[in-house]
Amino acid sequence: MNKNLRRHINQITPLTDEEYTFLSSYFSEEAYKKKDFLIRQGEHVNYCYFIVSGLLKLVYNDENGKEQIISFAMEDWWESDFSAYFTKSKAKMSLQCIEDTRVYTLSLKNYQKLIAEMPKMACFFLEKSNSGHIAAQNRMISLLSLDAQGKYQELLKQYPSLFQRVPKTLLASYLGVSRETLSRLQH
Amino acid sequence: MNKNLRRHINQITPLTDEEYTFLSSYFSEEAYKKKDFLIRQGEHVNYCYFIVSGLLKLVYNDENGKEQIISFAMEDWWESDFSAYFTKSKAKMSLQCIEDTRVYTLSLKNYQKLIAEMPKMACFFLEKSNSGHIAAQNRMISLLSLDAQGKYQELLKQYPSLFQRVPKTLLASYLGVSRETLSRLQH
DNA sequence: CGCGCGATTGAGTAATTTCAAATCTAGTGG
DNA sequence: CCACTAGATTTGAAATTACTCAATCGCGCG
Repeated sequence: MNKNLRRHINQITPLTDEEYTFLSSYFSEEAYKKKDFLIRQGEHVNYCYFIVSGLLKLVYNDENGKEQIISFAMEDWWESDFSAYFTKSKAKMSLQCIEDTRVYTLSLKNYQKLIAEMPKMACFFLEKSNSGHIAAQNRMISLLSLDAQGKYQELLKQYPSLFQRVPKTLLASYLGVSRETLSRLQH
Repeated sequence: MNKNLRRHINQITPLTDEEYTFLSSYFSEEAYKKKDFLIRQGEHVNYCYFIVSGLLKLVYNDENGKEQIISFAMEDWWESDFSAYFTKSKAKMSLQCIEDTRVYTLSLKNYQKLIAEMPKMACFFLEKSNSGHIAAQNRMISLLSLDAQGKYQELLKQYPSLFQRVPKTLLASYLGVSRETLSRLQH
């Protein structure tokens, strides 16, 4: 198992070698190709994922057949349809690779064992969840208070790397504007 | 100290009397009047709040002087400008009473002691944070994929009680729609 | 009674979407 | 290496949605 996950957890709570070995046994590693689905809307969600490398999109397909990008997920991020994951219900969203991607998977059972057996990890996940919540709230603020132009600038400032990695169509979907509008903003 | 908080925590992790007494000592109770501020944009955020009774709005004032409602907070909810709270920085949002409100306050120091000393409470907050994150994501989906009409219906379905308790102007701000537009939807 | 806040209505305007067509680009197989 | 194709981007014009501004209405409360 590579070192990304350990480095990532260490940023919040240092782990001993033994602890890390123990923790590792709860995860397994998987590799996916571009366009592969990790989660399909309507199916059950067995894992949450720690992303070692690559890039994914978390999308919601609305009743008009339009794809809304809820979130991009990249290196060192945790992603899943958490609602479906925690409640063992069917996914409302899909999680799909934009690039070839390597992840560590964590089943709900293992997640629960982990936080029960290692209080440190409960704190770790708590901190991650808090930042996720805060990030979602910030995104809401920009969706509510900015026009297309402003949202574009904000995204450019926050994730400049995305502009190299993904087609503009996807950025438009993330911002909640049509690709034509996005295109017209860029002069 | 009244029983709301204990009942609320018990829904997730049962507490013994001793545990609850211990925990209680970390909180203090406060009462506010309609229009009082618990948090003011630009000032430091010393507490997060458990709401015993009443109703509040968490708002962001954008650069055009418009007030965006990020969230309503009611009985049994936890609320704060969590970003400023956790990072000890200045509030980006205000938290203000819509009705007279009673809360329990929790300082950051006490929060940290609590999760360090009572692993149960780390799990409790983890679960709360997860649901907060999920709720924020659901709101994003509706902001992105629905038009004014759809957002209105959604809100009506999810929080019918709000329609009795708050002026339509505030609902409009929550939905990201002008009050005139909201008014025109209701026939 | 009259004030003030909230809700409504109308008319004109601005922003964004939709539909359609043209252009550009990167990757594939021959 | 070239031609071809699918996907991505750009552009134009019309249609739609929601916004702004302004005026009016309604109601509860002092």
